[in-house]
Amino acid sequence: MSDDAPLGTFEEQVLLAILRTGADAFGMSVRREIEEVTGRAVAIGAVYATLDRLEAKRLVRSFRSSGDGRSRRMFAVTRAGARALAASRAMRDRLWRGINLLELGGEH
Amino acid sequence: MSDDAPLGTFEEQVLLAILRTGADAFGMSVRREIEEVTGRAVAIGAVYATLDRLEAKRLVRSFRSSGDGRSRRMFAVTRAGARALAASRAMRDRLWRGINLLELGGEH
DNA sequence: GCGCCATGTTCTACATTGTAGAATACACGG
DNA sequence: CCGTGTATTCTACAATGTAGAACATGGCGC
Repeated sequence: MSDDAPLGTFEEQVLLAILRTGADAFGMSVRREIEEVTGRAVAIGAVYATLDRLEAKRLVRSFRSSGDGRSRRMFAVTRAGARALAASRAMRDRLWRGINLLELGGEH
Repeated sequence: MSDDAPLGTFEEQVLLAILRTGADAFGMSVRREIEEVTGRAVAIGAVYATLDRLEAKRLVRSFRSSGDGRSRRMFAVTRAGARALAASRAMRDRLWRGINLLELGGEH
């Protein structure tokens, strides 16, 4: 379990959405954020399933919000999560280096 | 099948590896390329399975090489494939915009 | 020519990730 | 208290990712 496995596409989106919403990230807000930025509809089940898996891998951690009203399950990205994001980005940058998509010549 | 589904992590890597190796892309060379750039071992079955799926979605096309020696199954990225790559990149850039990983404060 | 080796591809089976939506919980306004 | 909007959990399944064995084929030494 020496988790060097690259992040999945959706895992990365969820991690980034948590960071984008700052200290107030919970299931529904993560969903909203991803939908706004990507323009795609996101099933709420997909979000929680991914959040659970990320927590199992210790890339996020969750806790109950204390606030006056109804308590929510809040999420934060861990250091390991931030590291995984950085690694995932670095690897992709390396793969993209030197690629020029304007070479889509005759390929139908 | 209005395929607006984002590319998977490995699908993107395979597509980029084909572009990187230019006109000479075939299964083994794609594997080699990915291993060199990412530093991770790649199972050959994973490459072909992904290549087959990308072909089914018309993001790559394949053909038998003619050459003197043994014939190979060559691959090329289609226009739709290049478009998918560009879209995938644009979406990720939008998600990353404004993120600063140096904010990994006290989160254990 | 034959057998062996290196290279390349296909196949089978399974693990992980991604998706969908129903079921459930719960505070609040009326 | 009952409906409503928000939030979470659960169940089931589809798509993607992984692993490695099996199979094919051409080059080469002998």
